[in-house]
Amino acid sequence: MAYRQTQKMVARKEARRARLLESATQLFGQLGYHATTVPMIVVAANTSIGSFYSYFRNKEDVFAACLEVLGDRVGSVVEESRSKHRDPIAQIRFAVEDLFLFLAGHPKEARLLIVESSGLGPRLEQIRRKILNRHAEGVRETLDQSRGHVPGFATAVASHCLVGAVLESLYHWFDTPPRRRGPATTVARSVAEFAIRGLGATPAR
Amino acid sequence: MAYRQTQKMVARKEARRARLLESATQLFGQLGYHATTVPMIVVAANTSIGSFYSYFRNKEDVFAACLEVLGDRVGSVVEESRSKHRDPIAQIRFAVEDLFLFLAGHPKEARLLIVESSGLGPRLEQIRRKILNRHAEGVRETLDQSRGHVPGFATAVASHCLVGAVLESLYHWFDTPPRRRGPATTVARSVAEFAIRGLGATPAR
Amino acid sequence: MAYRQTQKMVARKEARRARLLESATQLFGQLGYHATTVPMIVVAANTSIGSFYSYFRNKEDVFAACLEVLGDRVGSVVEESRSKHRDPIAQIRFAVEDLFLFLAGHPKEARLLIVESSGLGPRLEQIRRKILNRHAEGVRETLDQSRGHVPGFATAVASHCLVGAVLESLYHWFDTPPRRRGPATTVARSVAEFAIRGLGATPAR
Amino acid sequence: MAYRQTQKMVARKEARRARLLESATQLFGQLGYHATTVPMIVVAANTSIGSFYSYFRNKEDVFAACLEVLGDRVGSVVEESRSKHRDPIAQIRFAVEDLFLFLAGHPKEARLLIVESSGLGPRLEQIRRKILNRHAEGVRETLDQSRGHVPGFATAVASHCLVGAVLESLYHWFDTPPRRRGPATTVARSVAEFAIRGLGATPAR
DNA sequence: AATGAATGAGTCTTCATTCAT
DNA sequence: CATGAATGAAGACTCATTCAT
Repeated sequence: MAYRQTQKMVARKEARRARLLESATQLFGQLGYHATTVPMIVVAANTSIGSFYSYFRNKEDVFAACLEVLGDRVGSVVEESRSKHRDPIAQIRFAVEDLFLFLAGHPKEARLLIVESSGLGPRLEQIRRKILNRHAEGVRETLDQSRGHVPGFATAVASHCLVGAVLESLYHWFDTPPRRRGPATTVARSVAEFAIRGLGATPAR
Repeated sequence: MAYRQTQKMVARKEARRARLLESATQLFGQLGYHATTVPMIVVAANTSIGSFYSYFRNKEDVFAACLEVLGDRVGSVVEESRSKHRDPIAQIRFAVEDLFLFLAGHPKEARLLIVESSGLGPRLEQIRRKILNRHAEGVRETLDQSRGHVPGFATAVASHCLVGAVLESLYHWFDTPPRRRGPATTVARSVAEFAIRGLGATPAR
Repeated sequence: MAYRQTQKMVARKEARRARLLESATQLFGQLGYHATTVPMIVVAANTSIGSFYSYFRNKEDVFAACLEVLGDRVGSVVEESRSKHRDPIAQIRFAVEDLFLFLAGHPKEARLLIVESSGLGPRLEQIRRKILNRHAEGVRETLDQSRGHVPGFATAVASHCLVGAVLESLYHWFDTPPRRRGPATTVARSVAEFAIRGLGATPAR
Repeated sequence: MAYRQTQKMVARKEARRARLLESATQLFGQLGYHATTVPMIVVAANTSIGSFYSYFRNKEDVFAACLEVLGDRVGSVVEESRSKHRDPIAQIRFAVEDLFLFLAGHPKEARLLIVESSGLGPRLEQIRRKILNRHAEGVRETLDQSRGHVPGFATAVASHCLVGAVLESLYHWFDTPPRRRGPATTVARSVAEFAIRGLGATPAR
């Protein structure tokens, strides 16, 4: 009996935490870190301030958690994208395209990662860097595996260039009114081509 | 008599404004927008709060002014860099390198532009975008002039990719301890090569 | 359990709000709107700034609330005074006397209404007007009901004259050192007589 | 020569002071004491802050001066009005009417006296009281001279009632949209009748 | 004598966080 | 365990007044 109750309770707790995270992500992505208040988050998550502080140490903490969840989701997207191809170059190309498309399809999350997580102090900055570096790292490893396919220059730098290219083109894409911007798929492909070409591989498809 | 006095006063006013701008840039670049307070700025500029508010409407306003000054400086750097070369591709290459090097040599300003000006509300975001877009635009125009040199694909997207590549590699470079990172000149060259190659031109040098 | 707690909490909230209102009335009545600071109010009410702003939107808001509470109290006084008499003229006479006496006995509140609520911007002015107009309106209605008792001239104007007579004589009474002024009851009667006579009725008693 | 210059200068000084006073009256009457700033006044008077402080000790000081000027103007109006009649009752009646009409015709000045000069601290309050008391005093003296004409009750109180009646009916008249209020002359007469009747004299005309 | 740039004390207000219920 | 009332530190901003030019 007690066991089942505990189980239920644990489940509820996790559900509540998830709800808080979801609400927080939406609000942070929409209004930004500073304009989002803890009361807003708990109202959106249908909980109480007290609960909030039993799940997270403080506001920065939720933001960090949101960022980490987002990092994982983005990581999975890229991971899956890679697993579908054998050719390292193809892996990178499609990873770039799919990353772009995923974020283009999730504007709030994209904003969270690209815009709102900047300038919020060392801890959050570090998390953001970790997410970004992980992708750069992935690219670099893939590149290094396929020595011969690509010319052997500074792959580390190039991998960061690639990440930057994705982020900035995304930002600009969001910043352009839908009427005046190309469809996400087309832009994603252009970005991927730029990236692949930048890495020194032929963008043949 | 009165004329000379007025002249002196005008000069002082400008000097004070410049001092405020300089102090603000340093502090914003070091501590970030929110951690920097108006009192801090005026103390650093050796002035008073009252003066501050006679030169700028509010805190956001100084930040905007800092950003604009920085935008102009960065613009000049790139401009000058371009003017030294005739070949469009060389123009872009050296503009990228010099932009990287300039920002690498001015960490606070770089941080102001890359990190701290994100997520501060629409007005400041717009100024940031304007600065970045101006560079992308410059690249795009140069590319379009040299049709034939580079393959005719989405130059607009590519130009933003290029800007993103510079910013992100810079960010990562700053984020890496000096011991473990390459010298700025080397990295700048790698970035430029990535960019040039990404645009589809041969990075011959 | 939870129910009793909630009840207690609600009671406390109301008590606190009432305390804030009381303190604010005293301070505003004594020092005036501008000289009274929010910290002063919360200290006097033994609360915190945070609480203050959870009960009232801002300083203007408390003042408005104070004025409204006062308006109600004053309204009750007049109401009760009226209900004791059948003759319309007697109603007015005693309403005037009791209003005078009530305010004479509550100097801070009187000052709040008569002096300190002037020139504080449209919103507060409106509340003040509403309170005053309500009394004028009451007088006018009573007069109109008793056509025949009083000559039928501009009752609307006369009713405002009556209110003005009360306020200004009160103000002057407060302004005169106790030694040199008549007792409140005597003055109140004189004012009532002036008012009744001004309305055109015989001040027979 | 030197003498003529000095004369000119004195004239200029006075003109400037008068201009400051006029601008201040307009602004105080329109925006109120607190919303009017010293810079506003000097701009309206086409002078400089420095000049302002050579004519007045501080902001409160100009307000006091404005009030005194206004007090004199109002005093003259009433004085002149009285001088035209021999009958004490007629004197009072026409003084009331003309006071009402003068203020009705000068809304800013009226507002300065009736609304904006309240709650600004003891000094200004005293000046306001002085102006008002002067009128009450005038009425009382006239009444006392004409013993026999009016019943001998508390003339001191009655005179303040009279002043209050004028002020409050004026305030209400200003507060009523032009469409819905009677013409100033009609209202002024009603007020005068109320006052005369209140004093116990027959309002025969 | 006139100017207006410079000053900074003083107030309101927000919101993350705590803790009694 | 959950709740949300209470807290108060911290910061932006205004404007009367001074005084060097």
